[in-house]
Amino acid sequence: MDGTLNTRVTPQSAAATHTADCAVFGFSEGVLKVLLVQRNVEPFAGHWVLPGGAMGEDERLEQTARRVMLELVGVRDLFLQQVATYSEPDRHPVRRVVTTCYYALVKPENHTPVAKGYLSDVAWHPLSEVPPLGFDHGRLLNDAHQRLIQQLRDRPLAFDLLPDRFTLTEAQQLYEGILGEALDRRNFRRKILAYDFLIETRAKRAGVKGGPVLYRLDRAALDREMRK
Amino acid sequence: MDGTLNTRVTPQSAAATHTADCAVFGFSEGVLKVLLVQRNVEPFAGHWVLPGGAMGEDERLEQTARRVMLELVGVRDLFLQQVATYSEPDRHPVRRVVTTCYYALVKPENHTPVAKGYLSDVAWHPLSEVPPLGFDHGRLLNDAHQRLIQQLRDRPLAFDLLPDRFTLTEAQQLYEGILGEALDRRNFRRKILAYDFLIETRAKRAGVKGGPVLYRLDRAALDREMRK
DNA sequence: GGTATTCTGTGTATATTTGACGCACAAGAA
DNA sequence: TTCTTGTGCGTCAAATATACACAGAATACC
Repeated sequence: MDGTLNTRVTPQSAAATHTADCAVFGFSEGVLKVLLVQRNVEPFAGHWVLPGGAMGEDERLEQTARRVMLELVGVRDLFLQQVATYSEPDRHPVRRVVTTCYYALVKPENHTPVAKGYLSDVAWHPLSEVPPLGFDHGRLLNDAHQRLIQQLRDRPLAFDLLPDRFTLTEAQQLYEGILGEALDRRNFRRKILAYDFLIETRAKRAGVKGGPVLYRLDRAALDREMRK
Repeated sequence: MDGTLNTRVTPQSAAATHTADCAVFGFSEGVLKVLLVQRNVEPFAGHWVLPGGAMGEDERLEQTARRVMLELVGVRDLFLQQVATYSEPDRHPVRRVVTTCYYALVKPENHTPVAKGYLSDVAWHPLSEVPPLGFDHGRLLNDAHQRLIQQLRDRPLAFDLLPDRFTLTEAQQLYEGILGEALDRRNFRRKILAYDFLIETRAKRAGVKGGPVLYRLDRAALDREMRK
């Protein structure tokens, strides 16, 4: 309980550093991807990990996550959800670091990640081809993915990953990429259109004459749906 | 990201104290209750709050939660689930304290909470009559309750709250208490018995001759069910 | 002691949701 | 032209959730 650090209940209140790590999901070329960064400092130099950074003096962890995403990889405006907090004393090989994991959804085409600071590289990795990660980030990523799946089953929150105009097939590929299972095309179409936040667009893709119908999002209607 | 506290990405890495707070739920007299403690030190002296304490040097937060529950209120063996982490810089009026909230399920009849340390009182409060809480614990409690509801809808995890022998009516009251809505007796009965982890007991309540059928839990079967 | 009331215990019919699946049409490739 | 790919629509069956009525047992009441 807060404010009682001076009682015998508390052995030695550990002043651990607190960081925020992000599993940033994006969708392009029909595949679900995660944004990973490669460290160029020890520990785990050369390893890929989730982007993250330490909480500042007057920051909430969520702000930390947003700041780091912006400063480190140039990504702004993300949909952020807290996943969990990890506090194993030995999860960091050098000092005590507690981390809170978030997952984020972004449109990859809106951002060009750039490696700065202690990073030697930043890249999108298909979720199916993620290399072994440093620290316990493999676990974080897995938990974040699971949470995303769970929340996606409840609410249609994945549309932040799609471009402004998209086909239903693309939306379905996205869902399949996240859930990791094949969906029936007709059922998916019925279910998604049952919501009323998709607006049919008269425009077609590129210069092509025919082709599938493009939809765009009625953001207000989606938000209404999400609040339910 | 961990281990990089010395780069410009990190403004001033704040060494906030980290605590674990618990929303401990119990069920007795047909009512869902929360275990609250009353503080006798500032800040919020005289206020009711969730029991909690600061993370120790070599502790995971979950261990902290267990230790505090044992030391402070004499409750052991709880079913613990992490809810979320709260890091608003001003959520504690005196110093920076980040807290991770857990919810716990216990059988009240197995424990007699005792106020120790900086506490002047410990008591079970019906969830419907919770006083205004100190800090932001009202929010924590609410979030914990919501998480419990959400998880209960997925898995039958509430049986940790029931005594060894119980009637289906009691189980239903428990569910209704948690979910906050009335359930149809026949449908509830059917759904619960569809699982195979309830064992009908020949014994009846107390010295009474007749009365409703008592059930006990097949823990192994329940665990099997929970893993699904 | 008798009657009223409350609680337990059971089955069935209906509406809703979900999942599987067949077929027609249009465009681009072979 | 034919074949392949992808769109768009409707049906059917299964599973699930919801609504609902009544008899026997125990208890409370008179």
